[in-house]
Amino acid sequence: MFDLLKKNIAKHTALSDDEMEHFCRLFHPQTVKRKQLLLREGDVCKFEGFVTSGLFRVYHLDSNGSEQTLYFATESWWVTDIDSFTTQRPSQLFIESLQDGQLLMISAQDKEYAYEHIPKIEKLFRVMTQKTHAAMQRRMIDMLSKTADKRYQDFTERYPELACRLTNLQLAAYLGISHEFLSKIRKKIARST
Amino acid sequence: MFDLLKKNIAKHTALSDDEMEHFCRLFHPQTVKRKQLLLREGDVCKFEGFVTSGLFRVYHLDSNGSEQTLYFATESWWVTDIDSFTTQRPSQLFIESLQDGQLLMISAQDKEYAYEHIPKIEKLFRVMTQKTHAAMQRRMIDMLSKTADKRYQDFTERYPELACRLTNLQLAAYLGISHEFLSKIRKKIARST
DNA sequence: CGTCTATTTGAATGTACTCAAAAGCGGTGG
DNA sequence: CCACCGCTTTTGAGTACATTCAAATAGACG
Repeated sequence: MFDLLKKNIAKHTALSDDEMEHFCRLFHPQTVKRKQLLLREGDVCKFEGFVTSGLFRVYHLDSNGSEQTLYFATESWWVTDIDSFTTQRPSQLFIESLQDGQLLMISAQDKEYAYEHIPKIEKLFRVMTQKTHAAMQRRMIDMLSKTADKRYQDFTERYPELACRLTNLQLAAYLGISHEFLSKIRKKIARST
Repeated sequence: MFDLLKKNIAKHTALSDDEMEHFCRLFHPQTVKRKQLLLREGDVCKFEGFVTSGLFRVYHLDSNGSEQTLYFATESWWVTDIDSFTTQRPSQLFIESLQDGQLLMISAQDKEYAYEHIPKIEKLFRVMTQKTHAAMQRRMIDMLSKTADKRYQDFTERYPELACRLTNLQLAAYLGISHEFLSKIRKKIARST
């Protein structure tokens, strides 16, 4: 469980064994059930989580009652509302567990402690946030230029193992389309193969 | 000119006078003309720029020849292709100057030097990237849920001074719509007021 | 003045949404 | 074992949002 975390950290920045141990001791395991909300709109986000099993979605609920999914997080992904977590102001987002699962959680205080006492942790999260942001820029370009059809095909090709764990409703909220229309896209693609 | 930079840095992280001087000495002024390209697709992005005057746009050009604008950068904004700059791999983006202007530029090497020799600089860019990323998440939610109409109105309300410096073509590439449709939106809004 | 670029307009078309209804598909309890 | 429940998916009709293409109009600048 911590092995997965250590492997993930090592992918972004080299830490000494001491630094790694020191940092990892700040995380606490938490098991969650399907449909459990880790965060709801209006709450201050108190945690950053590293997913060791399960599947989560981070989404916004607008005034019409429809949902926009910012991202999914599965094994070895990080999950938090970065805005609320860093500012400690009320969140605009929900975080829901879609399956029974497990996370390693760190609190805002402990992360602040890590920033101050383990210098490389600044670098770690600087690098991770840069990568996440670059990925978001690519997704924005896709949103600006591609039809739902193409975005769906790209998603299923890039994340096949994730796509098959999602319902139409969940995937539609990520693609920014209605689930009915997603159903029609699937039908069209199935016909043409 | 450097005052603007120092003020901007101070907004994100407290640096000592020494650290501030040390860091700012790594920047070099560069003047640019209207329509000048700072970066083109395929190039490796060698700089990160702090805009002291002028206006820039960072955009992608797709295979149909249409443009998607990731963001505009005006006075006190930072401009780079964060992906290409950090990985030193070829860029997918263009950066164009829309007016005569001036930037303070730092090279990848000098920034790396700063990360290694001025610890607070890690924190500075960690914090800045987090804020930029949070803003991008909000824009993504808008893209996923709002019509072009609403996105246009939100943009002009939030960035009135920027909106009036852009052509329809430039703004449309940011909103993800055709410039003809943007023209129709403007007309509709003008009629209804 | 002519040239170049930006904007507007209209018609036809394509993309995606809403609403309503039907069909499919696990579970769970009787 | 089957009937029923809740949830997901599919389907169709009608509508709204947005694009493409072509042409006309308007501004800016040397």
